[in-house]
Amino acid sequence: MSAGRALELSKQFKAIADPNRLRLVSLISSSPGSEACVCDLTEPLDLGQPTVSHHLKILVDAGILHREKRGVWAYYSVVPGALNTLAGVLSESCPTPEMRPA
Amino acid sequence: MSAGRALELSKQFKAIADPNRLRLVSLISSSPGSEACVCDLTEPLDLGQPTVSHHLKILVDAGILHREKRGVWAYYSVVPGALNTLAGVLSESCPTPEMRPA
DNA sequence: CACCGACATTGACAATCATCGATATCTTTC
DNA sequence: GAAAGATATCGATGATTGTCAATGTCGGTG
Repeated sequence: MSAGRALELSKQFKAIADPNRLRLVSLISSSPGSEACVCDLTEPLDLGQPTVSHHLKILVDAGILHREKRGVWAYYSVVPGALNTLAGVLSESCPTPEMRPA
Repeated sequence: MSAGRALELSKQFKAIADPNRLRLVSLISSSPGSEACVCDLTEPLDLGQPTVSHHLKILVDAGILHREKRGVWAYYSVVPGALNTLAGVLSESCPTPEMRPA
């Protein structure tokens, strides 16, 4: 793996390598319509609204979440394929991927 | 996802959310025998030996790498299943997992 | 237009982190 | 047992990060 590719991937991994951001992604993906607005996310995380907005921005900047403003609310959803790419990187380095013990 | 589970997972994600540690895991898994010692890893990463040892310790503490001392050398290998678990967590939050548009 | 609610941004602070130089530990060899 | 080499640990430092309080911005409402 090249240094450039590693840096690129590390930015996305850093984005999800936080307990509150992991919960944000989980909450959003399991929400009705697979989307949620900020006001739905502050209470279950027990964090202030600015902090949640900050975490969401990090996830959007990393290309993991999508932000859509509808009226007064901002709806966040998981970008299709973003997490699959990261999951694929991890699977590549797994032992016994397509190997069988005879 | 519970706060405890998120914290637990974030520790493993933090461990790999570093460009040099991503390259370490990649280098080790693609090495002959799927293992490598520190002296094989310092040069391709262009880092000092203490720094590489430090990163390896973080990966071992996170349960991602396994350390085995043989003689003077310390051989590191990827723990089977560790990365698959993380990959599974990411896949769970992916849109269109077992969903098909009619 | 004045107000209110949802959200974003800013500034600050404590905590964590990545890196390095110096040094310690342990194993093999002579 | 002294020397050499591989690796781990320690201490320090500059950079990044997570959180919050305060404030700014923008859309909807009366």
